[in-house]
Amino acid sequence: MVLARAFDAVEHHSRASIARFPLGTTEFGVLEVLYHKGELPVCEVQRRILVESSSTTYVVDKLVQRGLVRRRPSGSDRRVTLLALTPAGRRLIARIFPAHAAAIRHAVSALPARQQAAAVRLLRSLGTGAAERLAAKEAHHDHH
Amino acid sequence: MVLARAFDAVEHHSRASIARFPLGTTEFGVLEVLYHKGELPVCEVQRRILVESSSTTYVVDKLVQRGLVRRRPSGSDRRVTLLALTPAGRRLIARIFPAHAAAIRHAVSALPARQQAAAVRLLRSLGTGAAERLAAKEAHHDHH
DNA sequence: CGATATTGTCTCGAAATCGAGATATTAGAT
DNA sequence: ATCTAATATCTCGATTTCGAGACAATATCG
Repeated sequence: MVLARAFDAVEHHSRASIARFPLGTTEFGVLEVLYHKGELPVCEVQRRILVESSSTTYVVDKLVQRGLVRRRPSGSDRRVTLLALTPAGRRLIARIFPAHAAAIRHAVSALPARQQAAAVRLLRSLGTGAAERLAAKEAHHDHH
Repeated sequence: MVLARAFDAVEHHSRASIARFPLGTTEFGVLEVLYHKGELPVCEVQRRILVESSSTTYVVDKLVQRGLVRRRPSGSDRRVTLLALTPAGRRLIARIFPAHAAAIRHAVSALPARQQAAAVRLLRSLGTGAAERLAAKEAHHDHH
Protein backbone atom coordinates (compact mmCIF):
# COMPACT_ATOMS: atom_id res chain seq x y z
CA MET A 1 0.00 0.00 0.00
CA VAL A 2 2.73 2.46 0.91
CA LEU A 3 4.54 1.65 -2.31
CA ALA A 4 1.36 2.14 -4.31
CA ARG A 5 0.63 5.47 -2.66
CA ALA A 6 4.13 6.79 -3.19
CA PHE A 7 4.09 5.76 -6.82
CA ASP A 8 0.64 7.23 -7.35
CA ALA A 9 1.60 10.58 -5.87
CA VAL A 10 4.74 10.88 -7.96
CA GLU A 11 2.88 9.71 -11.03
CA HIS A 12 0.32 12.45 -10.52
CA HIS A 13 3.12 14.98 -10.61
CA SER A 14 4.44 13.37 -13.75
CA ARG A 15 1.05 13.37 -15.47
CA ALA A 16 0.41 16.97 -14.50
CA SER A 17 3.82 17.97 -15.80
CA ILE A 18 3.36 16.19 -19.11
CA ALA A 19 -0.16 17.55 -19.49
CA ARG A 20 1.40 20.97 -20.04
CA PHE A 21 2.40 19.67 -23.46
CA PRO A 22 0.32 17.96 -26.14
CA LEU A 23 1.43 14.46 -25.11
CA GLY A 24 0.14 11.53 -23.11
CA THR A 25 2.27 9.85 -20.47
CA THR A 26 3.05 6.90 -22.70
CA GLU A 27 3.82 9.07 -25.70
CA PHE A 28 6.21 11.07 -23.57
CA GLY A 29 7.83 7.84 -22.44
CA VAL A 30 8.53 6.76 -26.00
CA LEU A 31 10.02 10.10 -26.98
CA GLU A 32 12.08 10.25 -23.83
CA VAL A 33 13.66 6.83 -24.22
CA LEU A 34 14.49 7.47 -27.87
CA TYR A 35 15.94 10.83 -26.91
CA HIS A 36 18.27 9.34 -24.35
CA LYS A 37 19.10 6.00 -25.93
CA GLY A 38 18.93 6.74 -29.63
CA GLU A 39 17.47 4.37 -32.19
CA LEU A 40 15.92 1.28 -30.59
CA PRO A 41 13.80 -1.73 -31.58
CA VAL A 42 10.14 -1.55 -30.65
CA CYS A 43 10.51 -4.37 -28.12
CA GLU A 44 13.27 -2.50 -26.35
CA VAL A 45 11.14 0.62 -26.06
CA GLN A 46 8.29 -1.52 -24.81
CA ARG A 47 10.42 -3.02 -22.06
CA ARG A 48 11.58 0.37 -20.92
CA ILE A 49 8.24 2.13 -20.76
CA LEU A 50 6.47 -0.77 -19.04
CA VAL A 51 3.36 -1.21 -21.16
CA GLU A 52 2.21 -4.13 -23.27
CA SER A 53 3.42 -4.46 -26.82
CA SER A 54 0.06 -3.77 -28.41
CA SER A 55 -0.09 -0.44 -26.60
CA THR A 56 3.38 0.40 -27.83
CA THR A 57 2.32 -0.25 -31.41
CA TYR A 58 -0.69 2.01 -30.96
CA VAL A 59 1.28 4.85 -29.42
CA VAL A 60 4.05 4.63 -31.99
CA ASP A 61 1.44 4.76 -34.75
CA LYS A 62 0.19 8.05 -33.39
CA LEU A 63 3.66 9.50 -33.00
CA VAL A 64 4.55 8.49 -36.55
CA GLN A 65 1.39 10.11 -37.86
CA ARG A 66 2.34 13.28 -36.05
CA GLY A 67 5.79 13.19 -37.58
CA LEU A 68 7.64 12.87 -34.28
CA VAL A 69 9.00 9.35 -34.73
CA ARG A 70 9.96 7.23 -37.72
CA ARG A 71 10.10 3.47 -38.22
CA ARG A 72 12.89 1.74 -40.11
CA PRO A 73 13.43 -1.96 -40.74
CA SER A 74 16.50 -3.44 -39.14
CA GLY A 75 19.03 -4.86 -41.55
CA SER A 76 20.28 -7.62 -39.29
CA ASP A 77 17.00 -9.04 -38.00
CA ARG A 78 14.09 -8.76 -40.35
CA ARG A 79 11.58 -9.18 -37.53
CA VAL A 80 12.56 -5.96 -35.82
CA THR A 81 11.71 -2.43 -36.76
CA LEU A 82 13.82 0.31 -35.31
CA LEU A 83 12.36 3.51 -33.92
CA ALA A 84 14.04 6.88 -33.90
CA LEU A 85 13.08 10.49 -33.38
CA THR A 86 12.54 12.71 -36.38
CA PRO A 87 14.08 16.19 -36.18
CA ALA A 88 10.67 17.52 -35.11
CA GLY A 89 10.43 14.87 -32.40
CA ARG A 90 13.89 15.66 -31.18
CA ARG A 91 13.15 19.35 -31.02
CA LEU A 92 9.96 18.70 -29.05
CA ILE A 93 11.43 16.38 -26.44
CA ALA A 94 14.59 18.49 -26.09
CA ARG A 95 12.39 21.45 -25.31
CA ILE A 96 10.11 19.82 -22.75
CA PHE A 97 12.32 17.27 -21.03
CA PRO A 98 14.19 19.68 -18.76
CA ALA A 99 10.94 21.10 -17.40
CA HIS A 100 9.64 17.62 -16.77
CA ALA A 101 12.80 16.52 -15.00
CA ALA A 102 12.53 19.55 -12.77
CA ALA A 103 8.93 18.67 -11.92
CA ILE A 104 9.93 15.16 -10.91
CA ARG A 105 12.83 16.41 -8.85
CA HIS A 106 10.40 18.69 -7.08
CA ALA A 107 7.93 15.85 -6.57
CA VAL A 108 10.48 13.71 -4.73
CA SER A 109 12.16 16.55 -2.89
CA ALA A 110 10.42 15.70 0.36
CA LEU A 111 13.31 13.28 0.78
CA PRO A 112 16.76 14.83 1.17
CA ALA A 113 19.38 13.59 -1.27
CA ARG A 114 20.85 11.06 1.12
CA GLN A 115 17.49 9.44 1.77
CA GLN A 116 16.64 9.50 -1.92
CA ALA A 117 19.76 7.46 -2.53
CA ALA A 118 18.81 5.04 0.22
CA ALA A 119 15.30 4.68 -1.23
CA VAL A 120 16.72 4.01 -4.66
CA ARG A 121 18.92 1.22 -3.30
CA LEU A 122 16.04 -0.41 -1.47
CA LEU A 123 13.64 -0.06 -4.37
CA ARG A 124 16.14 -1.45 -6.79
CA SER A 125 16.51 -4.60 -4.68
CA LEU A 126 12.80 -4.81 -4.23
CA GLY A 127 12.10 -4.40 -7.92
CA THR A 128 14.68 -6.81 -9.25
CA GLY A 129 13.81 -9.34 -6.55
CA ALA A 130 10.13 -9.20 -7.35
CA ALA A 131 10.86 -9.43 -11.08
CA GLU A 132 12.99 -12.51 -10.54
CA ARG A 133 10.27 -14.15 -8.53
CA LEU A 134 7.84 -13.42 -11.35
CA ALA A 135 10.14 -15.02 -13.91
CA ALA A 136 10.66 -18.03 -11.66
CA LYS A 137 6.94 -18.47 -11.24
CA GLU A 138 6.34 -18.39 -14.99
CA ALA A 139 9.11 -20.89 -15.61
CA HIS A 140 7.62 -23.20 -13.02
CA HIS A 141 4.19 -22.82 -14.56
CA ASP A 142 5.45 -23.43 -18.10
CA HIS A 143 7.37 -26.44 -16.92
CA HIS A 144 4.15 -28.07 -15.89
CA MET B 1 12.25 5.12 -12.80
CA VAL B 2 13.34 2.87 -9.98
CA LEU B 3 10.12 3.60 -8.13
CA ALA B 4 8.08 2.84 -11.23
CA ARG B 5 9.90 -0.43 -11.81
CA ALA B 6 9.52 -1.60 -8.25
CA PHE B 7 5.85 -0.76 -8.25
CA ASP B 8 5.33 -2.44 -11.60
CA ALA B 9 7.01 -5.65 -10.50
CA VAL B 10 4.99 -5.88 -7.30
CA GLU B 11 1.83 -5.00 -9.15
CA HIS B 12 2.43 -7.83 -11.58
CA HIS B 13 2.53 -10.20 -8.64
CA SER B 14 -0.67 -8.68 -7.35
CA ARG B 15 -2.42 -8.95 -10.69
CA ALA B 16 -1.30 -12.53 -11.17
CA SER B 17 -2.49 -13.41 -7.70
CA ILE B 18 -5.90 -11.81 -8.19
CA ALA B 19 -6.25 -13.36 -11.64
CA ARG B 20 -6.62 -16.72 -9.91
CA PHE B 21 -10.08 -15.52 -8.92
CA PRO B 22 -12.84 -14.00 -11.06
CA LEU B 23 -11.96 -10.43 -10.11
CA GLY B 24 -10.09 -7.48 -11.57
CA THR B 25 -7.52 -5.58 -9.56
CA THR B 26 -9.86 -2.69 -8.89
CA GLU B 27 -12.76 -4.96 -7.99
CA PHE B 28 -10.51 -6.74 -5.52
CA GLY B 29 -9.53 -3.38 -4.06
CA VAL B 30 -13.13 -2.45 -3.36
CA LEU B 31 -13.94 -5.74 -1.70
CA GLU B 32 -10.76 -5.64 0.32
CA VAL B 33 -11.30 -2.17 1.71
CA LEU B 34 -14.90 -2.94 2.64
CA TYR B 35 -13.77 -6.18 4.23
CA HIS B 36 -11.27 -4.47 6.47
CA LYS B 37 -13.00 -1.17 7.15
CA GLY B 38 -16.66 -2.10 7.06
CA GLU B 39 -19.34 0.09 5.51
CA LEU B 40 -17.89 3.18 3.81
CA PRO B 41 -19.03 6.05 1.57
CA VAL B 42 -18.15 5.72 -2.09
CA CYS B 43 -15.76 8.66 -1.90
CA GLU B 44 -13.86 7.01 0.92
CA VAL B 45 -13.46 3.81 -1.07
CA GLN B 46 -12.34 5.87 -4.03
CA ARG B 47 -9.63 7.61 -2.03
CA ARG B 48 -8.32 4.34 -0.73
CA ILE B 49 -8.12 2.42 -3.99
CA LEU B 50 -6.58 5.30 -5.92
CA VAL B 51 -8.75 5.52 -9.01
CA GLU B 52 -11.02 8.27 -10.27
CA SER B 53 -14.58 8.51 -9.05
CA SER B 54 -16.13 7.55 -12.37
CA SER B 55 -14.17 4.32 -12.37
CA THR B 56 -15.31 3.62 -8.85
CA THR B 57 -18.93 4.01 -9.89
CA TYR B 58 -18.36 1.61 -12.78
CA VAL B 59 -16.67 -1.02 -10.66
CA VAL B 60 -19.24 -0.79 -7.89
CA ASP B 61 -22.01 -1.19 -10.46
CA LYS B 62 -20.50 -4.47 -11.55
CA LEU B 63 -20.02 -5.71 -8.02
CA VAL B 64 -23.60 -4.83 -7.14
CA GLN B 65 -24.85 -6.67 -10.22
CA ARG B 66 -22.89 -9.72 -9.13
CA GLY B 67 -24.41 -9.53 -5.67
CA LEU B 68 -21.11 -8.95 -3.88
CA VAL B 69 -21.72 -5.39 -2.67
CA ARG B 70 -24.79 -3.35 -1.80
CA ARG B 71 -25.48 0.38 -1.83
CA ARG B 72 -27.41 2.15 0.89
CA PRO B 73 -28.21 5.86 1.27
CA SER B 74 -26.61 7.52 4.27
CA GLY B 75 -29.03 8.93 6.81
CA SER B 76 -26.89 11.83 7.92
CA ASP B 77 -25.75 13.19 4.56
CA ARG B 78 -28.11 12.71 1.67
CA ARG B 79 -25.31 13.16 -0.86
CA VAL B 80 -23.48 10.05 0.17
CA THR B 81 -24.28 6.43 -0.49
CA LEU B 82 -22.68 3.83 1.70
CA LEU B 83 -21.16 0.64 0.38
CA ALA B 84 -20.96 -2.65 2.21
CA LEU B 85 -20.28 -6.29 1.42
CA THR B 86 -23.17 -8.67 1.04
CA PRO B 87 -22.80 -12.04 2.73
CA ALA B 88 -21.69 -13.49 -0.61
CA GLY B 89 -19.12 -10.74 -1.02
CA ARG B 90 -17.82 -11.30 2.47
CA ARG B 91 -17.49 -15.02 1.88
CA LEU B 92 -15.59 -14.43 -1.35
CA ILE B 93 -13.09 -11.93 -0.01
CA ALA B 94 -12.59 -13.86 3.22
CA ARG B 95 -11.70 -16.88 1.16
CA ILE B 96 -9.24 -15.24 -1.23
CA PHE B 97 -7.62 -12.51 0.84
CA PRO B 98 -5.21 -14.71 2.79
CA ALA B 99 -3.82 -16.24 -0.41
CA HIS B 100 -3.39 -12.79 -1.89
CA ALA B 101 -1.63 -11.44 1.18
CA ALA B 102 0.75 -14.37 1.03
CA ALA B 103 1.49 -13.64 -2.63
CA ILE B 104 2.34 -10.04 -1.83
CA ARG B 105 4.53 -11.01 1.09
CA HIS B 106 6.37 -13.33 -1.27
CA ALA B 107 6.67 -10.60 -3.89
CA VAL B 108 8.45 -8.25 -1.49
CA SER B 109 10.47 -10.89 0.30
CA ALA B 110 13.63 -9.98 -1.57
CA LEU B 111 14.00 -7.38 1.16
CA PRO B 112 14.54 -8.72 4.68
CA ALA B 113 12.10 -7.47 7.30
CA ARG B 114 14.39 -4.75 8.57
CA GLN B 115 14.88 -3.27 5.11
CA GLN B 116 11.18 -3.57 4.36
CA ALA B 117 10.54 -1.41 7.40
CA ALA B 118 13.14 1.11 6.24
CA ALA B 119 11.59 1.19 2.77
CA VAL B 120 8.16 1.77 4.24
CA ARG B 121 9.43 4.73 6.26
CA LEU B 122 11.10 6.30 3.24
CA LEU B 123 8.18 5.68 0.92
CA ARG B 124 5.74 7.08 3.41
CA SER B 125 7.68 10.34 3.58
CA LEU B 126 8.03 10.38 -0.17
CA GLY B 127 4.35 9.73 -0.75
CA THR B 128 2.96 12.21 1.72
CA GLY B 129 5.50 14.81 0.65
CA ALA B 130 4.62 14.43 -2.99
CA ALA B 131 0.91 14.50 -2.19
CA GLU B 132 1.33 17.73 -0.23
CA ARG B 133 3.19 19.31 -3.09
CA LEU B 134 0.35 18.30 -5.39
CA ALA B 135 -2.24 19.88 -3.13
CA ALA B 136 -0.14 23.01 -2.83
CA LYS B 137 0.16 23.29 -6.59
CA GLU B 138 -3.57 22.99 -7.08
CA ALA B 139 -4.25 25.58 -4.39
CA HIS B 140 -1.83 27.95 -6.05
CA HIS B 141 -3.43 27.35 -9.42
CA ASP B 142 -6.94 27.89 -8.06
CA HIS B 143 -5.86 31.03 -6.31
CA HIS B 144 -4.97 32.58 -9.61
C1' DC C 1 19.39 -30.59 -41.66
C1' DG C 2 14.74 -30.38 -39.80
C1' DA C 3 11.45 -29.98 -36.26
C1' DT C 4 10.20 -27.14 -32.55
C1' DA C 5 10.33 -23.25 -29.67
C1' DT C 6 11.03 -18.50 -29.16
C1' DT C 7 10.89 -13.83 -30.45
C1' DG C 8 9.26 -9.36 -32.58
C1' DT C 9 5.60 -6.87 -34.47
C1' DC C 10 1.09 -6.02 -35.53
C1' DT C 11 -4.29 -6.51 -35.81
C1' DC C 12 -8.51 -6.75 -33.79
C1' DG C 13 -11.96 -6.53 -30.52
C1' DA C 14 -12.93 -5.98 -25.50
C1' DA C 15 -12.19 -3.96 -21.17
C1' DA C 16 -10.77 -0.46 -17.93
C1' DT C 17 -9.99 4.18 -17.02
C1' DC C 18 -10.39 8.83 -17.48
C1' DG C 19 -12.31 13.82 -17.97
C1' DA C 20 -15.86 16.93 -18.20
C1' DG C 21 -19.93 18.04 -16.72
C1' DA C 22 -24.91 17.30 -14.60
C1' DT C 23 -27.36 17.15 -10.42
C1' DA C 24 -28.19 17.26 -5.65
C1' DT C 25 -26.72 18.36 -1.08
C1' DT C 26 -24.21 20.58 2.48
C1' DA C 27 -21.13 24.14 4.47
C1' DG C 28 -19.54 28.74 4.84
C1' DA C 29 -19.69 33.68 4.41
C1' DT C 30 -21.65 38.08 4.31
C1' DA D 1 -31.50 34.40 4.88
C1' DT D 2 -29.24 34.23 0.73
C1' DC D 3 -25.45 33.58 -2.09
C1' DT D 4 -21.38 31.12 -3.13
C1' DA D 5 -18.21 27.50 -2.78
C1' DA D 6 -17.30 22.83 -1.88
C1' DT D 7 -18.51 17.98 -1.84
C1' DA D 8 -20.63 13.46 -3.35
C1' DT D 9 -22.25 10.66 -6.84
C1' DC D 10 -23.30 9.51 -11.30
C1' DT D 11 -23.62 9.71 -16.68
C1' DC D 12 -21.67 9.87 -21.01
C1' DG D 13 -18.32 9.83 -24.55
C1' DA D 14 -13.53 9.36 -25.63
C1' DT D 15 -9.07 7.58 -24.82
C1' DT D 16 -5.98 4.29 -23.36
C1' DT D 17 -4.67 -0.15 -22.37
C1' DC D 18 -4.93 -4.79 -22.50
C1' DG D 19 -5.25 -9.91 -24.22
C1' DA D 20 -5.39 -13.29 -27.55
C1' DG D 21 -3.84 -14.57 -31.51
C1' DA D 22 -1.74 -14.07 -36.54
C1' DC D 23 2.26 -14.05 -38.91
C1' DA D 24 7.04 -13.89 -40.14
C1' DA D 25 11.78 -14.51 -38.81
C1' DT D 26 15.26 -16.46 -35.99
C1' DA D 27 17.26 -19.54 -32.53
C1' DT D 28 17.92 -24.10 -30.58
C1' DC D 29 18.50 -28.84 -30.22
C1' DG D 30 18.35 -33.41 -31.51
